[in-house]
Amino acid sequence: MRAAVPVRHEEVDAVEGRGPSLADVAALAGVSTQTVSRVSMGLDNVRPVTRDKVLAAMAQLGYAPNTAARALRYGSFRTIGVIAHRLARTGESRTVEAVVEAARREGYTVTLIDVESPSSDVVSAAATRLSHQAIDGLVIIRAETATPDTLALPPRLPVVVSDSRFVGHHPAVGADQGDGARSATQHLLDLGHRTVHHVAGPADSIPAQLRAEAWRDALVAAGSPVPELVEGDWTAASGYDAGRRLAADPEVTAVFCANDEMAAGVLRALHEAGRAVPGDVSVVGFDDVLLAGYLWPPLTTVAQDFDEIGTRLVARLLQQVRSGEIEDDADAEDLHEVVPVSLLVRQSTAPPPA
Amino acid sequence: MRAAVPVRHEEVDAVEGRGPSLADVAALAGVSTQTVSRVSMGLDNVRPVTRDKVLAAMAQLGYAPNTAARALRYGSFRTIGVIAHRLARTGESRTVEAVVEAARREGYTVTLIDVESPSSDVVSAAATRLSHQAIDGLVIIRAETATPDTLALPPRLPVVVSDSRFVGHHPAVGADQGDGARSATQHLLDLGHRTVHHVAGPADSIPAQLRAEAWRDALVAAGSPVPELVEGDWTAASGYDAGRRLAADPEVTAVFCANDEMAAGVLRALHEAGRAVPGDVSVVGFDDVLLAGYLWPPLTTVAQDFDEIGTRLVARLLQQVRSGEIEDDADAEDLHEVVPVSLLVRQSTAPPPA
DNA sequence: TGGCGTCGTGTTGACGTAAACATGGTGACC
DNA sequence: GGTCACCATGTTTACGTCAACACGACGCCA
Repeated sequence: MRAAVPVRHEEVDAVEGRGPSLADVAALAGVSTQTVSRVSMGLDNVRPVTRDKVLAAMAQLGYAPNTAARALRYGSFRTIGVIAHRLARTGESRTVEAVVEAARREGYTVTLIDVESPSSDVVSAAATRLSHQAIDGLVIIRAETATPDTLALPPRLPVVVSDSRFVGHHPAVGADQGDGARSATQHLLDLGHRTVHHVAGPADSIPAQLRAEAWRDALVAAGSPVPELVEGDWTAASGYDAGRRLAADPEVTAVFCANDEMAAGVLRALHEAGRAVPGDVSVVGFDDVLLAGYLWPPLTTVAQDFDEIGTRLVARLLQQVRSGEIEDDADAEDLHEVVPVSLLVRQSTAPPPA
Repeated sequence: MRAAVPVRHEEVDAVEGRGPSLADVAALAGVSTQTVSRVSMGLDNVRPVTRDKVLAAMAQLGYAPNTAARALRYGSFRTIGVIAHRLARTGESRTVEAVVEAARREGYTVTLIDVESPSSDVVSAAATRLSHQAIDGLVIIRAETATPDTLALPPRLPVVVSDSRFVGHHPAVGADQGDGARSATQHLLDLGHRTVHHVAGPADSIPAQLRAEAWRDALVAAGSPVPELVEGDWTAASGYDAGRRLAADPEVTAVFCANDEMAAGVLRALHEAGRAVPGDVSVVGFDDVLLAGYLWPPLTTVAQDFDEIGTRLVARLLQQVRSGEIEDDADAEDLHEVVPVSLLVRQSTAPPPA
């Protein structure tokens, strides 16, 4: 077995740095570039004989159309940008997957940026970077931090957002956070718990705020005492810390966690403290991540319809892209689509101990 | 609050369908396009007065450089394509995240395609679609199915692969599957288990094959009997099914699962069957997904260094992109980089019951 | 004072594609 | 038998950017 021999471009046919162009194919086939272009686009006003010559030349040279040139010509890349927050670390990767799939169905590709911090300036920088790449529109998934400054976006760039504080400034599609948190809390109250504790997401996160508010409202509406909430940072580790504190308090019989990762942490802490779930303490999560049904016990949680959210986000965005109209700013309230959630009752919830 | 008023392009300054170009800025600033270009690129051979005029004009028009034109000029998009398999559903999303981040550090953006099936033709189609988009290189993550036909790829496109059957055909970077499976199995044997059962991934998956082989080898080397393996499909549900069968067999005291999702399913099945973990049965996973440490009991597993893999994949790819040399084909064996894995011993493993 | 670098800026052309228009040959119809 | 329509194909041009070169003005030194 001989050593690996790199293939240099120059050795491949008569082409330098880039691949063969229409002109190369045309020269080889003995026709004009325009004819090659017609074949390449699949138009039918080319004689079969000519077409075959061209196709043969294309095959011989390994021709592939140059997207940059096409995009320059057409003014569009059929590509949308997605800004996501910690792709692998949250339930949001489901949304990303759904957006990618929905875009594919529409003939669009997705360019992805994963921001490690959801602050405005980081997101703005990412958006700028993306707009310097080739995108026709932008999807922002969960840009958090409730600081009041606006997002600096390239002008004329269609944008939709999900679960972000930019809801109200741009068209948005999101799960019904409030309804989810409310029904989770109500479910626990209905089981007979005197009150429900809450492990919340970070204070600067909009979804975390919405979930916490709805939890509080549900308790108040039921006339239940409102315990102090415990703040986490969405990670299982922070849920574990919160769980250890809650486990130490024998009064605690029901915990609603703002996401499933933190719920997993709470479960572990309760197990370690010897408190039975759901015998002594009931736990509810949010998101229905993949493993939620395989935690121990299987976790009761609020399921978001990520596919639907992704599909609608893309539909909303492409509607702007195609019409050339940009919906934005102050009056975008009725542009906020809310996708229903559903409570999945599994085995981590039960009536409180007698 | 008035109704939302869409902003049409035509109403914005003197621009039609697309955004303003160098020429528009140049006209407004009273200079040549070349001068605007120089300012746009941040070159310093422009008088401050002129530069300010240009910057003002840019701001007024909301100028953003046209990437298509730049890419056409330079022959590069500074974008790499990534083909991944079921983004949100496997540990591989960590690799994707790492690739995205590594690419960002190098000034590249990532265009993502998520294939729902890892078969050759689907991956080929995705690659073609991507190459029609604008990419300088391609990363294929876990393209499975061991059918012997080769991947039809656009010529002259640099490619690297991870955990796929195309290892050997293209430069590759992957975790040391064999070593991981071997040490997981050995760990259980060292604890005193007579043998170790295996819940494998699908038979057409290369990583699944590698893990199963190493498991078998370790048993044989230790003189332990080799039980029949149970085949899953990477999902927690399939792990649960496998776990129910294993739980019914009192001989089973140690299970090595080919990934953490299936291990979670096995854990649940064991809990339901009333078999204590790790008291009666020890369980080991593979991947160290985010929740692995918060399953009950916290899962002993093989941690892959996804960040390192992502970084090296990108480095390998860009090396080809930049040199213009494409490494491929038969002799790529020594182009296979193996990243070490580490066994994370948590609390799901213990000596067998007395 | 003349030649020569240097600096700031303008002009030309090329990247690859495809729309718009031009051309030339064929057949049909009156 | 002449006009006209139509078809396949070729030619020109523009998309936006930037490298390469051109050019004029200024200053320096001989």
